[in-house]
This record gives sequence, structure tokens and C-alpha cells, in this order.
Amino acid sequence: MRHVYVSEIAQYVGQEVIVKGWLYNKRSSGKIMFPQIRDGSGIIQGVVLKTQVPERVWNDLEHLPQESALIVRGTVREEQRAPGGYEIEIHDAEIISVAEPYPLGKKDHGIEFLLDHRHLWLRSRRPHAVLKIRHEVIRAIRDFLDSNGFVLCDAPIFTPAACEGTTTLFEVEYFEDQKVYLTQSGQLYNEAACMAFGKVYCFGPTFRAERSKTRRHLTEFWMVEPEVAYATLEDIMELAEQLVTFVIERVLERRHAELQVLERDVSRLENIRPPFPRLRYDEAVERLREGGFAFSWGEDFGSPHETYLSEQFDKPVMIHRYPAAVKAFYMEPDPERPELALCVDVLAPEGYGEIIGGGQRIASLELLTQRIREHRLPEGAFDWYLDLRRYGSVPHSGFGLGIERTVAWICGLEHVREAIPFPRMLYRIKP
RNA sequence: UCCUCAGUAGCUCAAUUGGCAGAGCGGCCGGCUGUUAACCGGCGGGUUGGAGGUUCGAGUCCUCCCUGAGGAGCCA
Repeated sequence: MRHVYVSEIAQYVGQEVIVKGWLYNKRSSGKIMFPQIRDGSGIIQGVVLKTQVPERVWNDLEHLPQESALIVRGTVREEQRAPGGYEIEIHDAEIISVAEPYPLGKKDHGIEFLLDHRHLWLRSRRPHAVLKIRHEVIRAIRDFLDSNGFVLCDAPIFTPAACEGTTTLFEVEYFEDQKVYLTQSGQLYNEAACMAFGKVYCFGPTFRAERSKTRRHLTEFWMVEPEVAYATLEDIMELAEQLVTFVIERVLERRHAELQVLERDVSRLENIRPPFPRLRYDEAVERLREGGFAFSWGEDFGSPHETYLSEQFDKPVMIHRYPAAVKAFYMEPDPERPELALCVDVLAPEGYGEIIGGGQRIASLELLTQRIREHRLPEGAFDWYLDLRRYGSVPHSGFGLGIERTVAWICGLEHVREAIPFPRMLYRIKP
């Protein structure tokens, strides 16, 4: 007798199998009972006839609470009346553990209650679908980069210096009264790695101590950051476009069932094909003014601006060449207009906000030193980073893609907190 | 940090002008041989977030506090 998973049950029609799982739900009608069993790979309906199983089995199942663990033996059959098209006629059942009354009911819950029970909520259909899509997104990203000559070269999570404002960094006690910070980005290390390996990426959690309470923010989120030696802004924009396209295609191809559970309008995703619209900052400002925004050149876009701009297109829009003044110190200036930075933000459609930020990095030692001083950053902390400009400096570019925002967009979620198994937010660190 | 909204049974929510605190789900008991968040009958379940105040009377009005939500700024 074989232990099979629900996901592969169709291959066992007519055969006697064993399914190991948990009781997801149960409906009964006198002398016939329909326990639904989930095993992590899927949910299958069982059928139990009182007259055809040992009395012990019927009695055990009759009062078994939701989420109790059990192993059942029975015959698989195709059945139109069963959800999913297959069911298992149960001949025997062994109760592994009887659950206490399960806190998550069949009806709706509020978000506070669900987040407090995130460790149990993961078992429900919706989070299950979202997190399977998250897995597929991550796998697609890795497959794409790995098969295009990129080397995974992960960056540290403890970092010694604040390269951006310390107010957004989490401070951690290190040994002997030293302070370190949780990383906000692996970029500086990526730049070192790409000079060694040519094309690299890092993939890991990053931390922002921003007091943000919106549907787009987590204090701990995952980011994939490719960095390419000799690449220009245009090269990296093309890379971003190809990566996003590959991820969308992969999810559409392999996670159709999960998108259906989420009632995602997949036609919105099927549109996502290159080329993505490219918009200069200047053009974006004009569009905002046409849309009635009082926007002066030189400002950075706020959330309402980004939402408005992304709603103009049915694909991700790439906004490039922002004023250097609103961007980070390491951005290469545009040689044609030095007041602009060679940078790009990719805004997801449907108001999901910025999913990618990146650009070309300064290659010149003199200019980079000057920018570090202008931004009043501790020069000593950047000695190793400046070395990269001393020993064979070349133009290079890269970007960071936020995993949770990407997953939230693909799944059509209201909030990024559902796009990660255990979200960390401003006032929520449990479970 | 600022702005807005909310807190009533284990959960999701009602409660008219300030006038007896209720329903569905879950739980428990019973019925039903094809259920689809099954259905039908019955039983339990409350310091209305907290502290003050107004009033004959407060879930409802006022003040302060606590907790949560989503928006701004900042960002992926």
C-alpha cells in the first residue's frame, strides 16, 4: 500500500492508497460522511459510509475536530460531485492526534485575528496559494539569473556603517560595545563581487526601520539584487524587463490553480510582455501636471504620484533619469545632463508601487569621493568601497527587486503582509 | 512623527432619538445515505477595550488613556 500525496492522486484512480494529513473540514448526512483531508500538497474529499467501515472508524471520525491529524486508507476514484474531481472512499482511518477546538472558523475573520494566528492561518487555502506563488517567483528569479551566467554571491546582514540615514537602520549590539546595523541593501558588497565575478546577485532579507504603516511596507523584506560589471543603465533596464517578464510567464504557466484560488484576473498578467514603457523623469513630471498635480521639477515622487503614473499603463513602467539630488550618493550622473542620475525605478501596474530601484554606479574615484563628502558620510567607512575605483574601475549597474511587492502584485493582494510567511511590521513581531 | 477610522460573546457583526445586549459561525446534544463555507432542531456563551464625567437612565453623548487598522512622509 502506497503513501501518496493529494497533488498526485489522479495517477492512482482505482487503486487503494494511504493519505497522511489533517482534517480540513467535514460534512455529514446521517450515515454518509465527507471528511476533507489536506496533506500540504492539496485537499481531497473522503467518503465514509457507516455501513461499510468498522464501527470504530465511523465513531472516531464522527466527532473528530477540525485540524486533527489522521492517516486514511481507501480507494481513489474520479467523481464529478467531489470538489477537485477526485475523492477517496475511505476503508480505514487512524487518528494520529485529536485537535483542540480550532480557532480559525469557516467564516471570515478580521486581519488582526488572522495575523495573531498566522502560524495556523498558513494552513488555509488563501495563504497556501500566495506562498506557493511566492516560492514560484523566487524559483523563477533564481532560474533566470542562474541560467544567464550570474553567480550567487550573498552579502552580509550585519553591516558596520550606515550608508543611508541612520534613522532607518536597525542597530544591533555587537561584541565589545561595537554597533552594527542590519543591512538595508547588499549593493555595495555586490559591486565588489561583480568586479570579481562579472555578473552576480545576492538574495536575502533586508531591514528598514521606517515608521511606515501602509499596505506596501514591511520592516523585514526580501530583495534580489543583480549587479553587472560593464553594464550601462540601458543594459540594466533591459535585464529588469526580461527578469520581470520571465517571472510572470513562469507563474502563469505553473501556478494557474493558485491564481484561481486568489480570484486573480490573469488577463492583467498576460499583458505583461516587453517592451515596457520607458519614461524619463521629465516626461513623468509633464504627465503629472497634465493629470492636475502641482508638481515642481526636482521633487521626488510621492505615493499618489507613483500610483497615478502606473495607472497610465497596463504594464510595469520604467521611470529613469531622476534629478541626482533626490537619489543616493553612488548614482552615476548622466553625461549629457549632469544634474540627472542614471537610475531607474520600475513601478508595477494597478497601484502596487515601486518594485525595482536601480541604476548605474559612479565609476570615478574623484567623483565618488566628492559625493561621499557632499552627503556628509563617514569617509573612513567607505575605504574598501573606494578601492573598487582604485583597482580597475569600470562602469557597472544593478538593481534591487522587492520580493513581497512583486508577489503582492502578481497575486493581486491588498497588502504585502500576506506575501511573506511571517510578516514583520511596525507594531507586529509575533508570531 | 502626523492625520483619519475602529474597538460589543471564542470569531464576524447587529442594537432606530440615550430606554429589556441580539444574530450567524464555531463548541456541545439530537436528526438526515451525495455533502459542496451542507442543512434542520435544541443548549451553553457578555466587566460592551480601560478610567472618569453628563443623565432618572449610557454599548450609544463628553474627556483622557490603551489597542488595532490604513493613509502621509520615507522607501522595495
